[in-house]
Amino acid sequence: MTTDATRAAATIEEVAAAAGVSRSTVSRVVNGSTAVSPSALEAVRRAIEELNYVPNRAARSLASRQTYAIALVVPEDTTRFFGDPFFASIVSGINARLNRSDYVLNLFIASDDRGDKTTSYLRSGAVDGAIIVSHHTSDTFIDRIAAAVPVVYGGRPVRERERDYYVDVDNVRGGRDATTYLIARGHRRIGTIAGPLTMPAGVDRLEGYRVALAAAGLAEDVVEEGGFTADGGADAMRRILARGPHPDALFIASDLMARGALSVIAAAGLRVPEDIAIVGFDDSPVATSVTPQLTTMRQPSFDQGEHMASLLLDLLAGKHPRHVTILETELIERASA
Amino acid sequence: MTTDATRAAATIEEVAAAAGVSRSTVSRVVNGSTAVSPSALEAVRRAIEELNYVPNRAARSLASRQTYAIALVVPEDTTRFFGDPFFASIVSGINARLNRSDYVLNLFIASDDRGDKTTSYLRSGAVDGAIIVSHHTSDTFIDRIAAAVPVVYGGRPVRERERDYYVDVDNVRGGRDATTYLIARGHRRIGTIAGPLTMPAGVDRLEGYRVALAAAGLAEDVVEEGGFTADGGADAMRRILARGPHPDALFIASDLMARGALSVIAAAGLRVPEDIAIVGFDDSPVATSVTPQLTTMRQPSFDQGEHMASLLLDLLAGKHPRHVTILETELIERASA
DNA sequence: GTGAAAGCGCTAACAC
DNA sequence: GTGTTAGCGCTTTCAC
Repeated sequence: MTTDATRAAATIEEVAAAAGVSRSTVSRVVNGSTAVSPSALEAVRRAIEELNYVPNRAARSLASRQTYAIALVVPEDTTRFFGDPFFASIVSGINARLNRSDYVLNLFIASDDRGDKTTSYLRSGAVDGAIIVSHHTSDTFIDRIAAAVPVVYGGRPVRERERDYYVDVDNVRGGRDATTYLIARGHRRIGTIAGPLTMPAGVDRLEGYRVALAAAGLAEDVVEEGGFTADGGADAMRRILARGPHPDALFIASDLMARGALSVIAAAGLRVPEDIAIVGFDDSPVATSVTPQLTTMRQPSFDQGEHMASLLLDLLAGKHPRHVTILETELIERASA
Repeated sequence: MTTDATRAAATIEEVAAAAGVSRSTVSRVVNGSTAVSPSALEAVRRAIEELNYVPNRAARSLASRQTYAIALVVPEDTTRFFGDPFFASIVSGINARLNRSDYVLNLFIASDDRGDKTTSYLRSGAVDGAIIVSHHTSDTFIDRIAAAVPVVYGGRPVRERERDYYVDVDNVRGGRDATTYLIARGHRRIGTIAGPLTMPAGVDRLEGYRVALAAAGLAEDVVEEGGFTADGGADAMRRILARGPHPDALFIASDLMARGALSVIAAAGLRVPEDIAIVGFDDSPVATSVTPQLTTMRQPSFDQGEHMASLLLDLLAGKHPRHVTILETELIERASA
């Protein structure tokens, strides 16, 4: 704490006095109203500069019922949030859009506090709206947030309702295309390491895998859940190898899980793609940092973040945007399959 | 946006009416005052429950001049913030402490918006205090934040002043111990990949390296800057290999940079530790996820986060904590040196 | 173009 | 133990 910190901040009243105008005029200047004479404008600007004036946010939002802040709520623990490049892209995308607006982003890693403090914070009018990504079937506090402020979901909501707004990628199709690629390469015993089945993304990619196999008349091979983490992917891979003859190809529903699986495969003395071919999902930086580099389904996470922010901003501006936006995935061929 | 969202939130006035008491009594209940009769308490609780009442944050903080929010400001770009496990630990530590308090954490990745919007947000009374980590010599907006709210720094501030509060690890000693270890293992041509010299942590670890060499009467070998990122570490390593006979040991000032360097060394057909021994810094999850696993200086980042939060909370509570806390590092022996 | 006045929802004396 | 009152610092009609 600096000694400066104790010096009380200037108020609009003081600025008005210094500029020789009324509160209203200062407010007009601060809020960019055109109905101010050049001389008053100049006087106010100088006073603001001199007094180092910044409008008090609490007072402003109490009066205007706007905060110009939006929340990003991530119901994950800190480790997973930071460990997965997916979130980095999402945040970058959101910020990219917000930088072209007056809104600031507040980040909440919700499961760190069991959701309670975060929930009441959001319900107390601290933000104008919220973006919620990565939510699980068990995250019931989400509904309480959605009852209080406009919400945009990243990914299909767990219990989708008609009035929900969300931006998703076509996960079923992505899972299907990845698996179909493996089939086209001649593989017949194709397993999968799925994401958590408590999350729509996990469920949908698994469904895509099944759709592709069914379409080709192939039987489903091993299915293991990997929790969207590198460690989870490694564990899943160990279980797969432990159960006997391994599949000759694997669709792994995230690059991070693929990285975990890759290390287990290497440790077992098997080669990729010769012994086991692998297609990942994300095309995050992880995909090119492993050996062999991953053939993977690219999902446009940065775009998804930007879209979500745009959608929420439109909502807050009173517009009526489309409820659902689905972005496409794309297969990126590298060395793992 | 759900239809529910348009239903106006209940006010303290409505709760008071429903409970048949005055505003003050409701306020007392909400703020946990003991001076309330059991019957009134019960009535108010029921009314709050029924009306789904959450106090309006703006109104509350306007009246009380407290927000019960603190900011974590990280002047890094999103990629680096998410890519380095160091930040994950810091955030976990801060949250661990905050969960035992009434405060919520607001995260600001400051360089995404050139610092302006963030700065005025923080200066507008939106938070009661701020924790600032990873700041660079070029981050001048920091001073404007520190002039408005109590600030605790993670790491020695760039321009340290007596009144500053901060929690740091003993980086000079850490760099010295790491290098001394290499010397003790018989290495004589010891280089370093340093962190950014615009950051105290980068400067201090480099100084530690120099102190150790001087104490042993050894000449300084190659010094390259790696920017605390994996890519930066890889680039630095390439420059080192390109300049001729390579050193036989390297102190690398972060595990992430070590990971980058390791991949370049492997690609060059050299072995670790036989051809080049390496000591990293952090003991982050990266240290055990690479091959060979890193011998590294452990720094207690989670503790650092917790300490910073405690310090700030004490400050906000009007206590007078010590200005500076220095945490110790510890050498963790693994396979890379 | 400008100012006066009311009020946003709450806390915090202060009286009873 | 409880209610009344006066703000907190701003925006926003509404006159002029």
